Amino acid sequence: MRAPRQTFSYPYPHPAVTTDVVVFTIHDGELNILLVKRANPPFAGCWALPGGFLDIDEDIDTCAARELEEETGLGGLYLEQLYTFGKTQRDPRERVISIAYYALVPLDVLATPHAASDAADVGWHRFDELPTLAFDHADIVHMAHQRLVAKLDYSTIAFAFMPESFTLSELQNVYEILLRQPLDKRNFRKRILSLDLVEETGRQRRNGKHRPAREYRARSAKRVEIIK
Amino acid sequence: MRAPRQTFSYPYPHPAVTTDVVVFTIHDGELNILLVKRANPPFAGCWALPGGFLDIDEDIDTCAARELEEETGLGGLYLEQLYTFGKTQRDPRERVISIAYYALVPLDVLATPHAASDAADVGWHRFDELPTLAFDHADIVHMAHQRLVAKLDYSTIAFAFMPESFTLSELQNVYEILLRQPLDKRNFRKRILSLDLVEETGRQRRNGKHRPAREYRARSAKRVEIIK
DNA sequence: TTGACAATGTGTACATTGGACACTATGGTG
DNA sequence: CACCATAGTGTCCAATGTACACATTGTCAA
Repeated sequence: MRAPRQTFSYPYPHPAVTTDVVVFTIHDGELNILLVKRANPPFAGCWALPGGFLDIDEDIDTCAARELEEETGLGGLYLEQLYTFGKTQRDPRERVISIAYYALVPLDVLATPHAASDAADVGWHRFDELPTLAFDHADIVHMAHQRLVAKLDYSTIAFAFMPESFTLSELQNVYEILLRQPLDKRNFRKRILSLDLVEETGRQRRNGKHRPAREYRARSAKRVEIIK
Repeated sequence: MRAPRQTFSYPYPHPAVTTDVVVFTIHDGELNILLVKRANPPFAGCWALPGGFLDIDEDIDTCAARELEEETGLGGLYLEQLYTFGKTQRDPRERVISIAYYALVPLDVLATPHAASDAADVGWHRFDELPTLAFDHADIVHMAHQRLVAKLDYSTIAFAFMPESFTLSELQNVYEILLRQPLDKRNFRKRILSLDLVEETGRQRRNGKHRPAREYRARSAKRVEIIK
């Protein structure tokens, strides 16, 4: 909630600063992102990224985490600054600089979005079938996806999608969804195991009427590392 | 130059927004960056990155390019957004968000810095012996260097340091300086040539009392590409 | 003119990595 | 106990990366 009637004056014009967050998760084998339907102009009724204005005494990362938590009710997610967007005409009201972030929600977390006061609706959307987005948010989403896919190759970022414990098939499935291509099971397991990124929990996972799978956990959970 | 007496008012407090640029070049076999000595508080007399306030109707990239040109007199340099820094206490005067960029100046370009009006001095500093920097500029420099070195591996960014034409030894030298390690000449040449990134100009370069070197140019000059 | 100098330019052998590929193991279920 | 569905496993070949040494060429000075 922002302050009441009062004004803040500066000897030079200042832009407004917001953070916007691209929240990724995987539902039913598909990559999804969280969108908010705008209640007010500009772009009223249009879908947009969750985000909002930076409080004047709030760190940027904190602002993004706060927006994220307000929309999803979730904290402790992987959150990384992406890029800062600031074309002069990107917001028709005033000059707005948007510091974009992206976040990853683990598979098992039931993230039920909460519509904020200025939102008419909020929900998950399949990445492949996104509606038209407000402002330059399509550019932001595009860059976030590129960054995410690039990071699969040289970091442990995929673990940010995983629950505390998981099977190698589940992990492979996440890679396949993000890379949009099937991977060879043996090569995948060879690579993951040789990188020493996971350890067995010792338990098994019984999923259906078939052989149970070994359960693993990330060796450095909650820490995205650069590899190779 | 910013406007005179007049004030700009907003219903909510707005931070100030600046761009700061880490300008890299190579002189005498050493990596150097451009610093400005501050004439005014805060940090008066302290070295800082060149940069300045974003004009309200100016794109962010344009602002960074303008600051860069004001300090070096150079245009058309490679310039890339790095990260946005905005800790609440990073500037003691008011809340300042700094959108950091980095730029690369080719070897042959005689970049003679011009002290701006608010600078007491300006000049190149060896990256290995940087003075204490104002604000959080040491963090910015550190991140810029990391990004630069990382990009050597998977992009053609090194060519942004090269003149229009160059020898393979000169190119190898740039890699060695940035990576801080000697490279094998045959392997280096094999890799560069097999990637098909350069072509011979047909001319030769006579440098000293020894065999002349073939001159090459980048096949896609002025375009940093992602490779592999 | 020729010999010393200083940097250019070139190829091979080995180790490592990455990719293709098919069958057995195990628990659930009817 | 037979069938089903997914888990789990190893080898061969290709491509890539790395270590390594000597002949070539123009300059310069004796």
